[in-house]
Amino acid sequence: MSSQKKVRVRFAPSPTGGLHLGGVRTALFNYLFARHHGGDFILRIEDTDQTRFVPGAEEYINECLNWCGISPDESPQNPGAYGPYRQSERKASYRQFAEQLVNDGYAYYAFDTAEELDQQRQIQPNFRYSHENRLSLRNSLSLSAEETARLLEEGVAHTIRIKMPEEGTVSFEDMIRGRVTFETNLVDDKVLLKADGMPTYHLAVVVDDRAMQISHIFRGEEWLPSAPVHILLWEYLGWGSEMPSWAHLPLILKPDGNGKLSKRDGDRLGFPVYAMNWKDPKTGDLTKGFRELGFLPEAFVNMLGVLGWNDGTDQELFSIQDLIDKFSVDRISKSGAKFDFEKAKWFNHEWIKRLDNSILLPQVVAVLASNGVNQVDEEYVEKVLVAVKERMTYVSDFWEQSYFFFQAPVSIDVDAVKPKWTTEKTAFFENLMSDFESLEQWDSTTLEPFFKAKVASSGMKIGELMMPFRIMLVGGKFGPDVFLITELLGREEVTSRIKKALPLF
RNA sequence: GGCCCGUUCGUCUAGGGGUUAGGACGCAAGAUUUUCAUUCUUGAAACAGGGGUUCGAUUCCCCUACGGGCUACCA
Repeated sequence: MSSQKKVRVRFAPSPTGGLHLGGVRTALFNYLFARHHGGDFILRIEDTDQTRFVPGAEEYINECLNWCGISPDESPQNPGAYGPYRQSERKASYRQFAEQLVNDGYAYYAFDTAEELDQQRQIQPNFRYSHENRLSLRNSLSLSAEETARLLEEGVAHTIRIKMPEEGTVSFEDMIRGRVTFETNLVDDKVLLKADGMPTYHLAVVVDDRAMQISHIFRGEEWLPSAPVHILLWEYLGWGSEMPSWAHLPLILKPDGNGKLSKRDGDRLGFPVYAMNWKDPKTGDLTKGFRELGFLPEAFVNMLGVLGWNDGTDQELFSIQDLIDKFSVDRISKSGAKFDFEKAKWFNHEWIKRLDNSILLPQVVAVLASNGVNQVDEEYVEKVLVAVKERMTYVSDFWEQSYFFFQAPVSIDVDAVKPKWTTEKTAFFENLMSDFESLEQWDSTTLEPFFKAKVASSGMKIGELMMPFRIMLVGGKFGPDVFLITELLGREEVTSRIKKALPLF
């Protein structure tokens, strides 16, 4: 890599539906690297696989990235050259490069059908299309030039395959792993251009990354085994000197057992694996997302950013800007990380506590609206938010933690109070209601001593009356400080709730 | 099977030739909160194994084991 070269990275999802943790993290690391170096971050869409393509998935991906605050650049200064690339829109160019490779002797036409090859694999479980057997298969290497020309002219379906060298090694410097070396004779002759004229990933990424002037590639470790094919392609196409730097990110693994985290694990283990809800338009299946569960994008990005990366200190909480400022490739770990949902929740809890109320408020108002509480006084909601925010793990917890601030409790935990109830207590609360009327100040610092003094003069114990009071106000043994609740609810509402609850005991 | 990558508390990780191997999540105990949660304090908890190299290895090298990835006309 020359230091003069502008940093430009890309995220290349395939629009097959959903965007899982690994995908978002790949996007994030690309983004962080680009921003850290003042470079570009652009999108490339792998949409030529018709069998897996799902309508709406591209919009979904964009929305996810936008929610995370890592939207790709539009590159308005030169959209033709650097804008979002779509494989489907660049079909012609791939064929041209594939044919160039054939002409230069780096690739060849192969006429074997998929069925024939499947059959071969049945017979030989370890079948690979490679230098060992390519002369005995039907391709432009084994066939005469005339025969090949005839088949091509007749329009016989064919693929173009890379001709891997029989000897030698391909090695490259991975930014995370250091030097990685492969024996070329052990890599098979990958298909570059499919019979339907569409490129495979191998050809398409290389051609597009060159066209997009990509300087650094961050992708999942699952791509490591095909790196030699890509590197050879850069060289065979004559672009060796422009080749980007590579980084293969460690995988995100299942929390239990082994293997890559997959969509199914979410259903099985009870947590989301997608950034946002994804509804498959074909099957109608809904896969849950972190956003809808009540995760803050700040927490989500923070959690992903430190899964496989750290800044070398004990810091765990990073804003996206912190992440950008401190990001460095050599602090990315080499080994896969099991995803820990408990820790993810902790990140969200911390971010709810530290995020400014002005950011939380609209989200919390939305939570209220989805529970049928509209027309709220934002100032009041903010006070409630301050009272309950440290008790929330998800934004959506706001309702569960605070519904009694917005509506009288639907059920009252009578059993917790009734067995020990006395007429003395009834008298106390009736008395309390009338005393409330004459109270000049209505805030928790006044209410608490006032209440306690009244209890003292009644001769009863504070604990005997505090819990019933709480239960009358919120319906059960939970919630923030009872005098804070009393203050926020206001004199009228408190009196009304006592009045309503008293006959139940 | 072959190839490639990896291996520090249960999990995410820091560290790095001589350390009481540090932090965080989770877990346990205690304190605070006359509720529940929060918060605070404390605690239990790790260098996969075997060979080298070395005065000394968890750290460097090799082997083994284990884990993961890939091995499609998917990405």
